[in-house]
Formats: sequence, structure tokens, C-alpha cells
Amino acid sequence: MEFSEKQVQIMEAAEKLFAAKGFDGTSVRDIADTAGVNLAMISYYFGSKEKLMENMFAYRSDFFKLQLETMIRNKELPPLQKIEALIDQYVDRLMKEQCFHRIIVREQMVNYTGPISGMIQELKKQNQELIKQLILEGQKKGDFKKGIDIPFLMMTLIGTISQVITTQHYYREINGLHSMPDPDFQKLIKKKTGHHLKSIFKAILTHEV
Amino acid sequence: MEFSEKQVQIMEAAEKLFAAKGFDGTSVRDIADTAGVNLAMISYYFGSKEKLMENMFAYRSDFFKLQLETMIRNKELPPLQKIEALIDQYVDRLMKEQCFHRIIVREQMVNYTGPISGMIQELKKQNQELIKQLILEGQKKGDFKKGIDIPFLMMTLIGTISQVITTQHYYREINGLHSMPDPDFQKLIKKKTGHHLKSIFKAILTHEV
Amino acid sequence: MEFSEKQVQIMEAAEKLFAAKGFDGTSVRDIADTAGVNLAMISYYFGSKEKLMENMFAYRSDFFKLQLETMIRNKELPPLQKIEALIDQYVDRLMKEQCFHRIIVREQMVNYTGPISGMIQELKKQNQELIKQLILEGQKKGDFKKGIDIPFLMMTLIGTISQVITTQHYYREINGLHSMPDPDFQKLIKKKTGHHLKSIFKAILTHEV
Amino acid sequence: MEFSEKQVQIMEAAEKLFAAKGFDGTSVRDIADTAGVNLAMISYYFGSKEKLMENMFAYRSDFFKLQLETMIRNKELPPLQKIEALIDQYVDRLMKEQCFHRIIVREQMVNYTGPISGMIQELKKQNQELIKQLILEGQKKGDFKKGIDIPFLMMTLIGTISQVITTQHYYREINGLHSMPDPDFQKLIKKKTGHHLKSIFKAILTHEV
DNA sequence: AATGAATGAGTCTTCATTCAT
DNA sequence: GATGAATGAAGACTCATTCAT
Repeated sequence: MEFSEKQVQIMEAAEKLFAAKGFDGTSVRDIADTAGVNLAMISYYFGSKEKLMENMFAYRSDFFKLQLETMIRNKELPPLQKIEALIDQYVDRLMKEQCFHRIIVREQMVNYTGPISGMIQELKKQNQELIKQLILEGQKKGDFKKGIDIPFLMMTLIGTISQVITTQHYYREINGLHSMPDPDFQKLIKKKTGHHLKSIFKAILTHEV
Repeated sequence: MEFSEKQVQIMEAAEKLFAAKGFDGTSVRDIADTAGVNLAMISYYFGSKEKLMENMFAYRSDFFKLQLETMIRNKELPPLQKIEALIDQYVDRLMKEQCFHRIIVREQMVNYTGPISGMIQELKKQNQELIKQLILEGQKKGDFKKGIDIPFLMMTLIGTISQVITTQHYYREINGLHSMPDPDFQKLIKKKTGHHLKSIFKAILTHEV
Repeated sequence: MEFSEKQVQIMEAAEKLFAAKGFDGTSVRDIADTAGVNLAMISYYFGSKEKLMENMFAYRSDFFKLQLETMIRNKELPPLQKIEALIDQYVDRLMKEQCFHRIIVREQMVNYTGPISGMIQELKKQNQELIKQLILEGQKKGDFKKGIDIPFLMMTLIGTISQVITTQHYYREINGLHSMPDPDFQKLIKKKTGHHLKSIFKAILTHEV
Repeated sequence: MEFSEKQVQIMEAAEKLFAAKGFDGTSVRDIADTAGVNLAMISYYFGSKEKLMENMFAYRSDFFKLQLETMIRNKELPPLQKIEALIDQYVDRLMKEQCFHRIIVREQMVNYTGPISGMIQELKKQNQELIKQLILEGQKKGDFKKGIDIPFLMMTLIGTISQVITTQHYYREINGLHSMPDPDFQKLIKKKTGHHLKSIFKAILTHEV
């Protein structure tokens, strides 16, 4: 799918607003204003608000998958280090695309059917498959324990990052980090989240419990 | 605050719908129809849709806090067992109040200010404090390691449960559990989630990593 | 018509609010709150908002007519002095019952039919008749000129007072009388209005023009 | 401010209805129907009912001021004739714009603040200033008496015309003019009002009283 | 291709009134 | 008799979308 410059403008405005205010909380007028385009252009280009959402989703998730896949394939490392690299990638990616991630979290809650739900499911499956491969590889090599509940480990991986993303302002407030510049704060929580998840994965994958 | 039977009816309808379709995606007409009351009753009792949300929140979170507190205080057990009991409670509670939990997840993303945000923050603080006490107690007794990052452990606790709740239908689908009756399925994931989280906590709190 | 204490309370609240915000701009809830009575009592006592208006009107205009009539009949003076006394009475009355007068001004504009319109018309006719008698008496005695356009003189009498009442705050502002206590200000404009109208009537009734 | 044809249509419908039924008594649906436009157009063009009122006011009062000013400046006549010309203009103008005038009368009673009140006050001030100039000119030339209470003379000028406008149907009824065609009736009362006011002004400005 | 104008359906809220007690 | 609860109708306004140009 090729998108014109204006279409990208619109989709990016939509992404930001959908993330901040939800799909229903965002009006096409909002989007048009934020994108700096004429109101009628949105229907004109995308047909409807719903279709805009779908297009934006396709646009973003294309963008998404590739990065991860190439990353994994290129590295040839011991299983644990691979897992750790993958965690870093995950954290990095979700943190970088916070807006999009928020939209996914929302959409998962609402829509069990429809094209977007399908896309999310597809993404999930692919990513889960990837991790599964990595863990199986580690188990074959004897580095990882047997009997790992991979789906629930994924729940923790994504759930923890989601939680960090959606409640970062509470974390900031509670820890008195109001005045820290946002880029620094982002770096901080990214580092901490990565570290935290790595300890969990290491513990679960390698130690007896 | 005392609520009449009708008010509770309305609040429960609102909770269900807000959870399913979001605040903006739910019309007061929806709520009125679902609750089986006249449309105007909602404004009559609560003043506005927003105020209804706030009242529902207060109603539910009252309900929330007490259960946890009394539970913790009453048990006199070794720290790890206490933690495990708390995880069970947490999982149980969030799973039981899935609707309410979904609303919280949503609201956290949108609203950093306003009365609801305040209530959530308050809830979070209290619960976090409780866990902190438990962990400190374990550390004092020598059962738990030092240097635990409690806030991030909380992120994992809540984040994992949230993830399970919001993506349960994917889990169901992927694992081919379409035909399992919902109560059974709920029991299943509750058990698995509890088990999973306990392994993580045990590993993080007691083992060297 | 006999009115209970509560009914009077309601009618007086209604009068004040109708004068200030108009009939349509005033809700029965406003009236109930201002009167300190239960909302349902208004419909209960008066049947409807409209009927409340009518009752209030009847209540007030009863009050109105009598004062004027007795005043006029009792005085035995030269015609010009009678006219002057009448002007004083008129000014005094309208100024004292500003709220009611405002309502009349409004209602005249809106409703050409209906019971209230009838009442106003009746009031007007009676008062006009009175003045007519006075002027005819003066003409017969040779004190007043012939060919007076009585209806238009009435227009000036009432119109001027109305204008003073409805624009008093402009007058106050323009003349820098913000800080004068209201009772003093009322006295001032009452005096000035009376004086002004008397000059006009004297000029029109007695001088060649 | 430039208004499109449709905007003018709406404003004129609004003017008529506001005059007849008051601001609160007129619904935007009424206005839309009367103007023959879609209901949503009103919000589309003006934002709100209130803003429509303000725009209509600005539109009409622009229209208003100029006529008077140019009229006065262009004539080079003895003071009394100027005053008489001004009275004619005033009567003519207010009679022609009866709807707008009614709205002003109403608004003065309700709203002491807000943008409309400001506009009225401005109009009043300008017109009053004009008359003041004229009278001062006449006094300087020795044609008019000293000690004229100009504000109250204005009250009589505007108040009388207002009274004629708002009670014209009573006048008609009382004088048995039901069957006279309205244009004729309007001409009649315009002539009578002008004549009446001129006598008053002449008497007050030039005779000893 | 791009847009200002327009609209029907829908939003939340308030209204005056009535009912059951 | 007096009133809290309840309601249908109507209020102003916003929405996503379409149309004529």
C-alpha cells in the first residue's frame, strides 16, 4: 500500500489523537485540524473514520513487524543473550511507538472481531511464534528449563511494558520525577523495564523454582 | 454514600458498557436501556454522564479496597505465603471485577487529571504500600533478597493480569478452547495466572539472579 | 381569590424571576428553589407554570388598581395639581413595583391574546379613563387647552417611566453613580422622573405650542 | 463582517422570532424552519444560539448607526428644525426596525452584562451624544432654554416610541381600527408619534415652563 | 484532485409535569 | 396535603458524511 504525503499526515494525526483520547473521543474534525488538512479530505481519502483507523493500523504494523524479524534473524548468540536482545527490542519498540501501542491496548478491549482485531491477532501470533522458537532452541541446547508456559511469559512481557507505558505518569509522580526532562525519563524507565524483565526471564527460564 | 437500588442498577449497566465500549463509545441511552430505566433518570440521579462515571467509580473502589486490607491483616503466615495469598487475592479480585478493571486501564490512558485519575492514584498508592510492607517484612526476616524494585514488581503483577484479562479471547482462540464454557475458562486462566505470577515472585524475591 | 402563605411565597418568587429572566428563561425549579418550596408544589397548587403566571398577575394587579382609584377620588384640587399628583402616584407605583412592571412590558410584546393580555388591557383602559376624566375636567374649567391627544400623552407617561426603569443601570453608569446606595439612587430617579414628566404635562396641557 | 445570503436569512428569521417570542422562547428549530435552512446550519455558521444573537445584533446595529449620523451631519438648518428632523428619523427608524427594537427592549431588561449589553450601551451613548450636540448648539444660538435635562428627554423620546411600538395593538383596538390595513395604520401612528414628540420637544426646549 | 457548504442522525441535558405514596 | 421519584418531550448542539463545484 502506497500512501501519499497527505495521507500519512492524516494517519499520524489520527494515531496521536486516537492514542490520547480514544477512537470515539476523537472527532474527524480534530484529526483534520491536527493534520492541517481539510475536513472533507478524510472521508475523501479513506472513506470513513473507521477505514482511516484500519489504514493507519496497516501502515503502522507493517512498519512494526519487519524491525523485529530482521533483528532476530541476524543475531547469532547464546539463547539467553538472544532472549535478552529480544526483550530490549520489545521494550524499545513498544516504548518508541507508545501511541500505537496504546491504541492496540484499547482496541483489544473493545473489538473482538473486525479487521483490526484480525491484524492484532496476526501480530501476536507471529511474535509469539518467534519467541517460542527462541525458547525451544534454548531448551534443546539445555540452557533453558523444560515446562515453560510460553503464552503466560508473553503475557508478562507485554503486560509489564504496557503497564509501564500506561502508568508512567503515576510512576513519575510517586517517585518525584516531575522535573526530569521527558527524554531522560523515557530512557530511565526503558532501562529499568528492560532490566526488570530480563531478571524475570532469566529466573524463569534458567533457575529451578 | 448510600445508593438506591435504581442508582446501583444504572451504575452496573454503566460499568458493563463503559468496559465494553469505552466512555465515549457508550451513550446514556445505551445505559438507560441496559439498566431498564428512563433516559432522564440518569441526569436526575447523577447530574451527568461524567458524574455517573465518578459515582460508579467511587462505588466500585469502595468495594475494592476493604477486601484487600482485611485479608492481609488477618493472616499470620510466613512472608512468601503471604505474598502468594496476596497474589491470589489480586488475581481473584481483578478477574472478578474485569469490567471495572478494564475501565481503569482505559481511564489511566486518557485522563491524567480529574477526579477519577485521583481515585486510581489513591488505590494504587494504598495497594503498593501494602505490598511494600509485606516485602520489607520478608526482607527483615531474611526470607527475601535485598534490592527488590517494588514498583516494577507491581507493574508485572498488575500488567500481567491486565494482559490476561484484555487478551483472554486471543488465548482462548490460539489454544483451541472455543467450546469450553466460560466459567471453566475463567477458572483455568485464573489458576494459570496465579501459578505463573507466584513463580515469578518466588524467583525474584528469594533466588539469586 | 384567597391565597395561602405558600402560594404567595411562590408567586413572589415567580414575579422576581420572571422579571429578571423572563417567563421562558425561568424554570419551575428556579421558582421552587427561590421560594423554598417543593418542586411539585407549584404544579400542585397552580396546575402549571402558565397558570402560576396568571394567578400572580391577578394577585398583583388587584393590589394595583385599588391604590390608584382611591387616591384620585379622594383629592379635591385644581386640575393641574391633580394631574401632578397623579403623575407622582404613577411614578411611585411603577417604580415600587418594578418587577411586575417589567413583566408587563415583556408580556405586552409577546402575547396579544390570552388571559394576561386581557388583564393588561383592562388595567390600561381603566387608567386611561381616569386620566381622561381629569383632563376633560381641566378643559371644562378652562385650565387646559383643547385638542389634547390623550392616548399619546399616556404613551409618554408610561413610556418614559418604563424607559427609566428598564435602562436605569445605563443611567447609573453614564452618570458615574455606581457607588450610590440603591435606595438613594431609586429616590433620585423617582424625583427626576416625576419632575420631568410634570414639566411635559404642564407644557402640553397649558401652554400654546 | 461579511455575511452570506444564508447567514442573512438565518439572522432575519432569528430577529423576527426573538422579537415575537423572546430569546428563550425561540428554539433553534423554530429559526431553522422559519429561515428554511437545516437545523445544523445554525451551529455551523454561528456556533451557537447565543452567538447567532450577537451576530444578528452586530449586523443590525451596523446598519443602524450610519443612517443617523449621515443624516444629521448633512443638514444645515436651524436647531429646532434639526431636532424635528432627528425626531422624524428616530421615529422612522425605530418603527421600521420594530423587531430589532423589541429585542433591544427585552435584552436591556435581562442582561446587564455580556456583549449585547455592551453594544446597546454603545449605541445609546453615541445617539445621546448626537442629541446633546444639537441641543447645545441650539442653546448657544439662544434658540433653546438652558437647564435641559437631556438624559430624561431621551428617556421620553425613546420611551414614548417604545410604548407606541409595544402597545400599538391596544391602540388599534381601543380606537376601533381593526380593519385598517397595517401599512396605513403604521403610517398613522408614525405621523402621530412624530407630531406628539415634536410638540413635547418644542415645548420643553423653547417655552418657559 | 480538492473543498466549502450542507445535512440527518445522534449526542447529552433540561424541561414541566405526573404519579405513587 | 404534600413530596420524592419518575418520565416523555423538547432543548441546544456535534457528529461523520456527502454533495456541488
